[in-house]
Amino acid sequence: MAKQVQGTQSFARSIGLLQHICDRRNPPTLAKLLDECAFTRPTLYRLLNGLESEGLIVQLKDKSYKPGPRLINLARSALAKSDIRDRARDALVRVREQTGETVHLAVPSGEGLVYIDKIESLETVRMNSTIGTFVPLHSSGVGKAYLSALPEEKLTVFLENAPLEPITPFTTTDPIKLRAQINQCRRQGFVFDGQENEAGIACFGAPILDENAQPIAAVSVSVPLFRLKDETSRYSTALLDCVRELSDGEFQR
Amino acid sequence: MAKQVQGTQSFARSIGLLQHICDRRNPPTLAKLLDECAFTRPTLYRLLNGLESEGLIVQLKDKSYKPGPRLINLARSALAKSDIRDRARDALVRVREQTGETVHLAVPSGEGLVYIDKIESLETVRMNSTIGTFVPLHSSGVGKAYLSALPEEKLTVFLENAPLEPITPFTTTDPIKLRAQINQCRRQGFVFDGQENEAGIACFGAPILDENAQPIAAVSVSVPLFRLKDETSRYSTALLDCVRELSDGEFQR
DNA sequence: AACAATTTGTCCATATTGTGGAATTGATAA
DNA sequence: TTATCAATTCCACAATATGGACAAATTGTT
Repeated sequence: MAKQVQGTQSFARSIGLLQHICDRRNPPTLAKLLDECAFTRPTLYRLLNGLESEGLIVQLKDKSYKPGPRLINLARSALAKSDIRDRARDALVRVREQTGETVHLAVPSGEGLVYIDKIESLETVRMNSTIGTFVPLHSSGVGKAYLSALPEEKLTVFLENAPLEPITPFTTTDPIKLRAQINQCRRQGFVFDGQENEAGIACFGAPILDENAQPIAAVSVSVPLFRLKDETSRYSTALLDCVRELSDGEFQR
Repeated sequence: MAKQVQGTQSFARSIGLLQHICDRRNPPTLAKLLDECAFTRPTLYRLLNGLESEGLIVQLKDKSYKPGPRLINLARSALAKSDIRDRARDALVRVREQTGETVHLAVPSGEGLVYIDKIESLETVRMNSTIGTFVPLHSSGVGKAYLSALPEEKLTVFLENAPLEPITPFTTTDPIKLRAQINQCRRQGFVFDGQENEAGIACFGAPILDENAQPIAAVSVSVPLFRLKDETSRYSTALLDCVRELSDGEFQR
């Protein structure tokens, strides 16, 4: 992980435990966590209490724990303070109008990206369906787009070290092939993702750059395979217009 | 705050700092936080680093800190695992259809409630506008509804200790008056909130009870004053139908 | 460009906090 | 009621966080 300045180990453990509880499909009990987490009983007990008394987890009647509502409150602040989200909104809506398909905005978080906005076809009602979803760098449209805008050095480090786990049967797990896709993205400005992150879904992704040409976010258009048009320029043009507008400085390409 | 089992003080401090950063209007720098937070420089520095290396905050180019995208990822888990949210959804939509007004669902968090779902008029486009918002118990429709379903003993403790800060000029800050409103809510099953939490907005709130008649959530209908109908039964009936359906066990009233 | 001022980042001895084995309490089932 | 299993508490000890003082970096000024 990141630097770690000494003096934050116990905090990191608590957050790790929180993440574990969030990642589990079902709320775990202390006993289950004891198996899964390499903590001793009293330590785990105290960590859970710390998380609970902060409202980050809540204990159910069966003594199991699930993520608490305070997380939703904190996340609201994070969304509200995301300037790229505000800035991008109109442009994203335009992409949706031009393509008719779902548009995502993602920013880097940890080893991957997190969707912070989604514009989808008007029929869909359920909110938040994917905002907050974590996506790997190597398997998603936004991820590969982000990678393609990274300085050569960082990209090399990534390609040499990342596990490139298969997310679907179509995920690119070969660093050489991934590199080729990224190079292509660098030439044409956008990347194609054919069911690599989700079966049945193709994706077009492009990065948003800051004034130093560093990637700060990425946009994608997701298309169900059966609806995918032959002329992909329909998608890529809208996408490129969007990221050009949102990127600072001259866009040399 | 809650119990605190010893062994979690440093964690609580980190989360307190995170909350402070989330609550600030603008991203603070280390220097500003040093003024505001009663931490020494090295401590603050380490706490910030701990938060940052976990992705809970991110450092901007001007060295200031704002909430990070990982919070959004964690909150997604929390929303996804909220069974009351799933269970309530259809009923909430029905209330919106019957009243034409915005409907909120809130669950307890810390000293108040947090909105975990919102159904609003179809015209409104912007998502997430209020999901995640914290509301005090004494000034909101959902808050007073929740209070009204609390066991007498807990309610007394609350009324004796809570500061009852004015949120708007209309907020009820007198415990006696608040008690009267709550008693009325106990009789009729819902509570009225006239601009007490937000100027220009009236609210009808009602609690959702579990099988032991304990409140687990609350629903409200928010109506802009200028649109408020004279016959309030229009709102209360829809609301009462909704919470009856969502509450377990017999609803003695 | 050099200097000053302000802010961020680091070190290390020390005090505080968290740790975990073991005992206790509480809950559930027989 | 008793047995059984899990949750909770205790306390001496070890590991971690603390903060005064210092160093480095960044920014603004002449």
